[in-house]
Amino acid sequence: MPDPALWAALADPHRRAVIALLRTGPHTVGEIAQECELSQPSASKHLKVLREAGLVRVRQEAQRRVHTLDPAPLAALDDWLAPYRKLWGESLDALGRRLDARPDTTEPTTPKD
Amino acid sequence: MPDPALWAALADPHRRAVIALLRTGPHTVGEIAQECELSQPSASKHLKVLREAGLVRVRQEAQRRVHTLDPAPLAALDDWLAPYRKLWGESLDALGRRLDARPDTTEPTTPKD
DNA sequence: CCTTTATAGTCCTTGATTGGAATATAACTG
DNA sequence: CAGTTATATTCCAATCAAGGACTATAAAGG
Repeated sequence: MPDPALWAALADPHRRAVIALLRTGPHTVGEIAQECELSQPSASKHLKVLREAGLVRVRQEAQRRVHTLDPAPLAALDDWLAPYRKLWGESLDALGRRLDARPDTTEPTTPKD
Repeated sequence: MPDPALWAALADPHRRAVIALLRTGPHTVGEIAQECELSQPSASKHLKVLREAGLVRVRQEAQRRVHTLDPAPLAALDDWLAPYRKLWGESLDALGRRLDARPDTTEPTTPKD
């Protein structure tokens, strides 16, 4: 049951790049902009979205704003994934059976011969 | 490294509802529309997005199109999550230390007295 | 064939998102 | 206080996603 804002935040590839970068440790806005090849305003805006999704925390150090990743929302995503996980895990055979029942994606029901 | 289309597909709450429904088994477009409170055209369109993201397979039965969930892309999402998982898992203490170093989110560096 | 049922596609409008450019703010420095 | 550095915000144009209404297609049935 992740916050809808989390999904929206992760929908953008730039933002995913940002949190991937933050996985390596805290970074300032400037560093993030440079590493992710974003303009400074763009970086600021994306970070705002990430902050509002709870993915990122900010701490002020002099004029800089150091951003750190907060993985809690990702844990929520992990929970969301849980019920699906069993579909490709243990009972992969059951799924296989379901999918194998499909004659073809685009053909009519009748066999092709 | 999930397909960008996967993130986009999951970003919509209606589509998440659809795949949650499909977790319970195959469904026709009409059923999906009704259960998820979508108009028929809307359901068709959302299903198209899910299909293009590889999350859903379709099989034709007479005039109906029976949709089944394909969890493979979700497994990719699971993989994507892997490097983050350690952040709230084992070394949760290390993260705690990082976050505790933060004086406050909005205050200046100098103590308030 | 004509009709019914089930679904897909098109057109249009609307609201949200994104990026760029320029500006504003805020904190340190001399 | 003036200047500099770091970041945020605002404004704007362009693109995009989503819903509604309508139409089109496709299969089945009489």
